[in-house]
Amino acid sequence: MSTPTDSIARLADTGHRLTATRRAVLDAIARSPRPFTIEELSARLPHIGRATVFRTVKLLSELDLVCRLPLEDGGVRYQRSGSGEHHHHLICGGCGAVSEFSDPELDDAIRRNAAVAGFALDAHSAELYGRCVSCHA
Amino acid sequence: MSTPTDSIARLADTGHRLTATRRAVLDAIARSPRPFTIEELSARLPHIGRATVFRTVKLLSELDLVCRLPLEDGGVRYQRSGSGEHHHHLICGGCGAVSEFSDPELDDAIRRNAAVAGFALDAHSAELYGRCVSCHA
DNA sequence: GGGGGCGGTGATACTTAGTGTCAAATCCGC
DNA sequence: GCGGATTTGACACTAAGTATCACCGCCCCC
Repeated sequence: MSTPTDSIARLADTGHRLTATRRAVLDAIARSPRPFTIEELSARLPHIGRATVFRTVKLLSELDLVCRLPLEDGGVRYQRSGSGEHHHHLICGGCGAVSEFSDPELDDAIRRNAAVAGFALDAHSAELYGRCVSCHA
Repeated sequence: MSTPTDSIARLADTGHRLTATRRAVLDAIARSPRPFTIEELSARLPHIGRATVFRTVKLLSELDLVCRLPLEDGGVRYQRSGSGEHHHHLICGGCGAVSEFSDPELDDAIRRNAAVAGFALDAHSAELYGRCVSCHA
């Protein structure tokens, strides 16, 4: 799991400033036990502007420190990235839990389909929706 | 490619009424050469309320007659479904063209990952973003 | 062919997610 | 500690979609 310390290092490495505001947002994210919405995060940071929370989360998601989760119902939540690397999500419609997985075979299948269509792939997304072990039981 | 006739049959089969309004929306969709937004569609149907256009497109997407396309930039467009069956999309960031593909291996890889996690899968989405043959050349 | 009921429609207001602008505040290398 | 670039906050705005609710009209039954 990426820690606030990792995130601070990543920000610095990519030429971004380490402001008190960003530390506060990182800290609030680190304390989120589950995927959060911007409104929830913003509510926990009353002295920080809503636009700044959006900007910070967007920045973090560009650095792969936070993942944007499009939900089945059209809503959106965010979550700390567990790895900082490419992965996909299993999103539980019962409890809202999200787990990450990586699968080279899945990525290969995606690349193969792009190649067949003569398509120059530059990104892809894959989300799996259903019920986690505990919600299914 | 699903035609307005197919769509009319599908609506009737699923217990929905075939109103003049719905025919007009289907017709406007059939005439769309490329993926459209609700606002664009609505502009072409000035005598039909915006909420009705949303409702109709939502209904059609539930019947798999229209696909909702989440774009890389966060926007959304819709497109007639080419097949009425499960498929994925290749979305060109250059010209906006969308092509569909089905791949049992990709779907297998998705199911396998869900199974490994003990996850009861009920839906999934996969979008591929990049440049189509002509935009890449 | 004339009601009556239910599904469908339009108008409008609202919600949610996110962006644009711009002046003021803050950061950090020097 | 100074100065320029970055970041921030406030606020207005956009885009996508939903809620409400009275009215309309399609379809069935007689």
